[in-house]
Amino acid sequence: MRTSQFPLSTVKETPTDAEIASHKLMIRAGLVRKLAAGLYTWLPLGLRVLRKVEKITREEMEKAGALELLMPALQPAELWQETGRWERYGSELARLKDRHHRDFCLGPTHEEIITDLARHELKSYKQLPVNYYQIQTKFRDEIRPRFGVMRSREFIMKDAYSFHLTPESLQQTYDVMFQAYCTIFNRLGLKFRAVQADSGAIGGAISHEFHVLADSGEDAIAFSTTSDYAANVEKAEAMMPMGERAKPSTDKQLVDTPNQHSINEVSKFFNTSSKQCLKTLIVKADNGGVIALLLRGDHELNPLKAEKIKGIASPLTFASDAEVIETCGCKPGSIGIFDLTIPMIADRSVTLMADFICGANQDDKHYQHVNWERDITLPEQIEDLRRVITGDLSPDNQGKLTLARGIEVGHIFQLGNKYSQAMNATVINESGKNQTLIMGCYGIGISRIVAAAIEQNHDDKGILWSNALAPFQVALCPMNMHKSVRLKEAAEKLYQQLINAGIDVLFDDRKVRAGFMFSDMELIGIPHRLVLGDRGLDKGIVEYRSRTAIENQDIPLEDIITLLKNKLSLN
RNA sequence: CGGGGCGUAGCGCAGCUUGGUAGCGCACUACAAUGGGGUUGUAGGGGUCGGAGGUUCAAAUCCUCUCGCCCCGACCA
Repeated sequence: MRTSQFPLSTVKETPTDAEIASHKLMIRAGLVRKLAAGLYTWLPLGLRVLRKVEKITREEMEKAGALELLMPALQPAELWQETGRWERYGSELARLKDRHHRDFCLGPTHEEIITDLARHELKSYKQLPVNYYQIQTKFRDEIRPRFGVMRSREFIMKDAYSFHLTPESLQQTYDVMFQAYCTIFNRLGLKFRAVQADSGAIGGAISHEFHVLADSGEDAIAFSTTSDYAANVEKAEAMMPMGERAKPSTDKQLVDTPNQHSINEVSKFFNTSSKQCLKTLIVKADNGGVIALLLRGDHELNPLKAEKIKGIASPLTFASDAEVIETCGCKPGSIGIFDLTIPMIADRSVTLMADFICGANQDDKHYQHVNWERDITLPEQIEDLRRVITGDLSPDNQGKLTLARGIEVGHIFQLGNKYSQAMNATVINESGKNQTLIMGCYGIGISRIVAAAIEQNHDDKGILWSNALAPFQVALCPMNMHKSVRLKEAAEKLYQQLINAGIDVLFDDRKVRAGFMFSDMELIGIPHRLVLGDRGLDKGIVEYRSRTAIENQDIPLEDIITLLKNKLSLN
């Protein structure tokens, strides 16, 4: 490709609304342009990268035995009503009506559609197992789209759905997909980590996420320093702490704490650490009442864990101030555990607290030196309620947890019969009886990967593409070609040789100065650069530089194709 | 959904307080010089000032409504 026929849309200025490196660079390098909040046009340069991600994904899915199909983005409400997700999915589901006033949605995912297909097309156990996949546009009306294509309202996803007769068969395909995902992310040149995950809105039991490690990631992942345990923080279990509860030291005491409400304020007021404070959160119960959740002051509630506990309303909802006053006798900020008539659930770490501080259920009063058993019995229900923090015991009892940020680029689930049962998708088994299908589903955020790759690989000059992802593998930059017929001929010849060698080359045949050319090529991240000039021609050499190198290498013209083929593993 | 901010040329912004008919940088076009790290000069084109309504002799500027975009929040307990 020639730059004269492939306009680069690079810009010098950093867009003000872009916060993270990948978003800024995708705009600056001319990969995408914003149409509206969370909606992006892929320019020719960006699309080349997107297609490369698709290609690698497709190749590995085929190798793993999956079959490509293509389902509609526009989907009838009836199918979503069958599984109950028409209501449950909430306002993230983009709904619309057709001209006959029938309800439709733009698919955020395709479980309903594929299950409908399966119940019509799959009749016998002999057709199993089968794994269908597609690469297609998804729609999610995000609360807050941000970070460019990282969290957008319309995006490209690879989604696969497998159907099985037995859990063992599902496990087998799940393992194959797990491996395929690792291969894909390795081929893409990404530093990633597979972690145990919560299955969220999609549902199911076993689930893993694949995270590209980056500080700007929206997810927190926890992993053990000594074992291969890794989990999304949402999922990571906070273990029962070791050790025994300390003995009480001083008698319980009621203290005036005017205007001291937050844990921070209270712990400062008592000149102690937040660990010595008990946090009492009032949340709604599923029967219309409220429930008190007890946490150590320095710990944060994990809503996902809480809403799974029997009796607690899902999604987790905090009680209103009015409800707090009615049930606790005080405003939020002074809630405690004494004289409460509502159910209490304590986090595991709370059981070890001693001589702690808690609200007194009277405005602007707290108790200090509170102790379990001596002053009040420990709640009967002890649960894992909190988010893990760095230094927590790893749930596999090996080492301690560290937290890191990640960008979720893949997620695989064992769905079981959640959708097949709701939609009555069955096959005839060996005994001639109907048997409900067992399902798995496997997603990769194709467009998000492009952003994630940049997030992980860039410098102050621009993007650093891997050979696999680069929109062009080699940039051919002639110096002042318009002034030298000899140079023009040599450049054209080299260009042809590169094409013939099967190399993706971008020939910068613009009449621009060297620095301008170089800056553009570096910004858009072409991994290999060739500079051809009259001086070099005299010596029969071309200058080669890798995007990550600081210095040029002089390479004899006749050797350059071989060198590049080696660099690109094209032999 | 709640709070805050911003909409002026393709992009980034100034002008608004104190109303007088729109400007800067980048980009773009032409010409010239330059010619191995975003070079320089000269000339030029391009704007319903987000939209609607109002006040006024006069509105980018003041008022009302509206649309869009961005950020923050949804853990004071």
